[in-house]
Amino acid sequence: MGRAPCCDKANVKKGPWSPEEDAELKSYIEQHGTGGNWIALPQKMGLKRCGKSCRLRWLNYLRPNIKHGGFSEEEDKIICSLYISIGSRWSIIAAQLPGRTDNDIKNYWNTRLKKKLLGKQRKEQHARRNSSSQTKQEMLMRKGMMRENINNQMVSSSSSSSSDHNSIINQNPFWPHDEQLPVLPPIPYSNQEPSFNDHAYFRKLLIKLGGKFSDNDDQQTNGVIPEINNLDQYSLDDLMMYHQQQQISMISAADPVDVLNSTSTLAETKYNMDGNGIDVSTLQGPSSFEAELIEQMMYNDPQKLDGLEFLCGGNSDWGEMNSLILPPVVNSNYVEGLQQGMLQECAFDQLRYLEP
DNA sequence: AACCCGCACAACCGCCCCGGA
DNA sequence: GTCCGGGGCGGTTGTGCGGGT
Repeated sequence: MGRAPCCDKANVKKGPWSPEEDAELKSYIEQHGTGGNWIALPQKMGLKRCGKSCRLRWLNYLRPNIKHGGFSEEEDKIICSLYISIGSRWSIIAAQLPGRTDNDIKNYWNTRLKKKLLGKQRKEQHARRNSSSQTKQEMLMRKGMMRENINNQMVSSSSSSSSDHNSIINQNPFWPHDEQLPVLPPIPYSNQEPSFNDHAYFRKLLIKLGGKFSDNDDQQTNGVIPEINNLDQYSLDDLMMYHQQQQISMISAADPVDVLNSTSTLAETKYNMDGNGIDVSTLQGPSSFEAELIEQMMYNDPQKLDGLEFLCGGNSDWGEMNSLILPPVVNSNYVEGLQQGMLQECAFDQLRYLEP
């Protein structure tokens, strides 16, 4: 049984908004506000539009201070960084770009930015293939950095002890056995337990952080990202806070290479963090963009994927892979950390190309 | 000039979350 | 505690436009 429609579809107009409709809606909202009920709004003002459509039109076009087009390099970087870190949470990304809407950013990403990044990545691949400058030593160094990044990104759930991690590694046939246990980064302060699927929470958090990516805005820490070393002491709120601080530091860094080297972001804190072990049903595979990055990495620099075969090893069904490779005690963060570690490295490589 | 194709973006759809009854 | 409806979100589709053939 389907859900009841929010409006009478037969009696509402669809398609592009006319200037008259725009003017009518804008004028009504400016005079009366939305009344807290978008569904009722078009009826009140006698507009033959779905309430949701009115909401979208207002939010994306009619409300004041909306910017369209003309994304700056800085905005590109912010979008890329946040996409890498939190994925396609367009509303959260939009919250960091004043005057931009989630729809705008989403379109911009899908139509231009994604292609821009992949195009440049391909060029670089081509250049690398034609160049013999990359020595085996360099490759090994990169591999080492990669593993270090991954180690830094590991996080334990409150219920998983270090022996759990050993058990995870032992149970996972793909986990590189010569690796040490993940270093669990400690987090500075504590607060209540948020839901990581809670966009409103995340948005509040971002606003709390000043809504800008700037060193000066980080009042809570006076611009200093604290070191962490005892994860269990900290709540998810703390993890999120830490993550955001990392983001601030990352985005405001002058040199994207420094960004890459300085960030062991807690990407694993992005969502699905329930602290009670893995929830396979909520695990997301890589987006097609991420999948393409993985594919390119396999082609271009397979050593990067050493130990991470499960991310791409011949099995195209992500859900199926998860069920095969994940022991039940593994927190989803653990896996996402792995995914993020690799994707971040690859994507930060690409971020460099955005430098003028 | 006509047609085709790709791109950009506006708008819609369907799902999920959350708050109130 | 459950149900319901509205709000919000991300993914997808539709459409117009411009450039190329």
